[in-house]
Amino acid sequence: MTPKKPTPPATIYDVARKSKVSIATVSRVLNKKNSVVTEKTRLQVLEAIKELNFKPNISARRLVSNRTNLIEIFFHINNFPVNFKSDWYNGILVGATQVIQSHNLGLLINFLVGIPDPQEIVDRVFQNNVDGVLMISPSLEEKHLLELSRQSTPVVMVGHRAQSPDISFVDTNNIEASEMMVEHLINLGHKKIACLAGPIHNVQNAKDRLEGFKNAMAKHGLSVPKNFIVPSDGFIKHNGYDEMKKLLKLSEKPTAIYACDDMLAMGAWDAVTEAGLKVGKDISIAGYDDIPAVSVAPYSLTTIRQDMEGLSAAATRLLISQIKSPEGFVPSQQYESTKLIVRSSTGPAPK
Amino acid sequence: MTPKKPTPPATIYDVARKSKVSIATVSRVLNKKNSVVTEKTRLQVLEAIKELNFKPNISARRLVSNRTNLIEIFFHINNFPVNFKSDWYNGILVGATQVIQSHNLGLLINFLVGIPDPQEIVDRVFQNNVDGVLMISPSLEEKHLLELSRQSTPVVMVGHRAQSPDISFVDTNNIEASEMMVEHLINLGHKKIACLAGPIHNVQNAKDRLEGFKNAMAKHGLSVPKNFIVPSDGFIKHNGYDEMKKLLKLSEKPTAIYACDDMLAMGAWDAVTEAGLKVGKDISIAGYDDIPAVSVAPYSLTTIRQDMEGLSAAATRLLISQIKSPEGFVPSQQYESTKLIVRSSTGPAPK
DNA sequence: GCTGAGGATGTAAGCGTTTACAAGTTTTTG
DNA sequence: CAAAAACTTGTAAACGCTTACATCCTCAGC
Repeated sequence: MTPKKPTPPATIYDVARKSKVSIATVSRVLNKKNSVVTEKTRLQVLEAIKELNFKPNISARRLVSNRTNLIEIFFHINNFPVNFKSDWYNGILVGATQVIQSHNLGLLINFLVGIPDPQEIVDRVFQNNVDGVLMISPSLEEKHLLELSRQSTPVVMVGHRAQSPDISFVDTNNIEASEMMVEHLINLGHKKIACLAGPIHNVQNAKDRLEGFKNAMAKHGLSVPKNFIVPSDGFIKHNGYDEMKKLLKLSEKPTAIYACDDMLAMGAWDAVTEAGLKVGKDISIAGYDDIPAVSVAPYSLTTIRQDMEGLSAAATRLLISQIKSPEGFVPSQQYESTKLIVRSSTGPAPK
Repeated sequence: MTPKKPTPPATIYDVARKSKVSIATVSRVLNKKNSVVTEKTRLQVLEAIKELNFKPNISARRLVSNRTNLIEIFFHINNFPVNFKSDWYNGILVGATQVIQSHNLGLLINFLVGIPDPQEIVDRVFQNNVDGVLMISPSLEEKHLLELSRQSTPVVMVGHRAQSPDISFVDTNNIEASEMMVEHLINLGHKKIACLAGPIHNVQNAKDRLEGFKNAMAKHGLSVPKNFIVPSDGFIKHNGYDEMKKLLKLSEKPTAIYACDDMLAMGAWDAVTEAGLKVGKDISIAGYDDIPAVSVAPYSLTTIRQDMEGLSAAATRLLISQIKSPEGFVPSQQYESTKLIVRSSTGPAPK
């Protein structure tokens, strides 16, 4: 079928020959915006380019310019596909793509699944000579991030923050958002609030959300019994379910649950319902993320919404500015705002 | 902060100098698997590479090898974000990524949103000199697809089929799957079956599903009144809702609905419920796609499941084999299997 | 009409690799 | 032990482009 035409693609030499100019001139009409070339010659060259269907070889350009015009995005997922949140990742991807395309760059996508050797990650990052890296990783350790940012390739973390001031990131302020949410519960009269905290041992977001919880409780002079802070291995629905069951067995039960992730909240919801209690009335539940599932039946969850697309776009713009900044870039850490979405899962504390 | 070290990256020359061999030898230890180099020299070179932290410049490699080892995936979305089905696209992305990573290739991702000028699409496709292209487009016209496949870059369509035998694709067999679904309805005793057909004017999948519907009806000698075939502009929930409302107003109502897409089915479901009828009892509804939303409350939809990850992986493998095939490749068209998922939305035809 | 300035064009080097071919070294063989 | 065979290594060209520098024109100014 369709025998491939073995004609090798036209090069700049072919164009030069055909339009009777030198390759330098061809290159100039290709690259220089404000014409340094006679209009007549320019047209000749353009004509030849069209006739020969010439497309510049991008690898050659990249070699000589020492820029690939490529950005690579890394999705690091510990537990695939359990931790793969389509909507969250898609938001990031779409936000990044839009900015990247408007700058005429290319986007390479890379999934790091499981818990790969950190050195392997570092190697993978530099394997493609990309101009910059967007890193989405809930649990890459600080030192490896530092290792990345030490190289001359800018790296921006998206949706996760780092402690070190040398690491650029764009994230929401998980601490503040959590405080806001917990204050919402407190304002409803709740005093006995438990926190489904998720993987606080290795995920910064989880740590921060718990911190926000503690801050708000302390600020309002509320004490938190030890067993009201419930970590779990992941942000997984059955974690929320299991832990909620345990909470319901306590003699002194909480009247409200702050779940640091919507999946945990949904699990908790199921456990509460199963126990014959009504969410939002007998027990209030709040979540975090506003994934699509929590706004449709049977759920109607009060939660925190982050604009992932916007956040990702901001991160990408930051990355691009760092790439363009000629004499080394300065790490930059940005927080995007969040929104408290109130639905029927939170209500006044029962008397 | 972190002043960038301006040391330029080490080249193969630096390594050669340091290990006191020629660049050719360095290149050999880099590339040849079955050692053509003395073990002693090899170790020397490896040592120098490590000390200098040398990483081969991939642009140079690409230039000389005339291969980028890059594959580009195009998501063509007419109506963004309405037509952007996260799960469907993610399935494709994940399937492709897995195969690509296992082959040590890179994946560029590109969104074509709106209805871009077809010529622009063609240009975009060839702009990055990638080795192959995965194309996801519901509505790119045949002639432009042909234009793409005419170039020496292999293109494989994913999840959509083409008529021309010159265009490679991997898809499910929409016609057969539809037949299977409609026969399921017929076996339940339904005779008056309407089809929410979606955008049959410009989307091949929609055309095919309608064809499957017609085939099955004809095969069982059932006639289809003209107004039982209901096209719409898109596979959008409110299309299903609106059209279902109209169907419910007919004097001769259908007892079953075959919606060619889950979104249409969900919309129809809402309309039916709103009219005080019970889905699966008073009216049966079947969908297509098995998106996550149709398996949780309030929906429980009989539908067709396609394994998008598997399909995409198959497409990627096909693409890679075409890339590797030395003397031109042969277009190949593959159909992956589907599954009929029966839930409570379909039941026996009412008497 | 000549000089010189400034703009248009050409020449050639260089970007960092791979690889054909040549040259040199070691091993095998009779 | 010499010649042939088999390895190992080095030299240099090539991939297709950008760009510094050199050269050549054109035309203004006198």
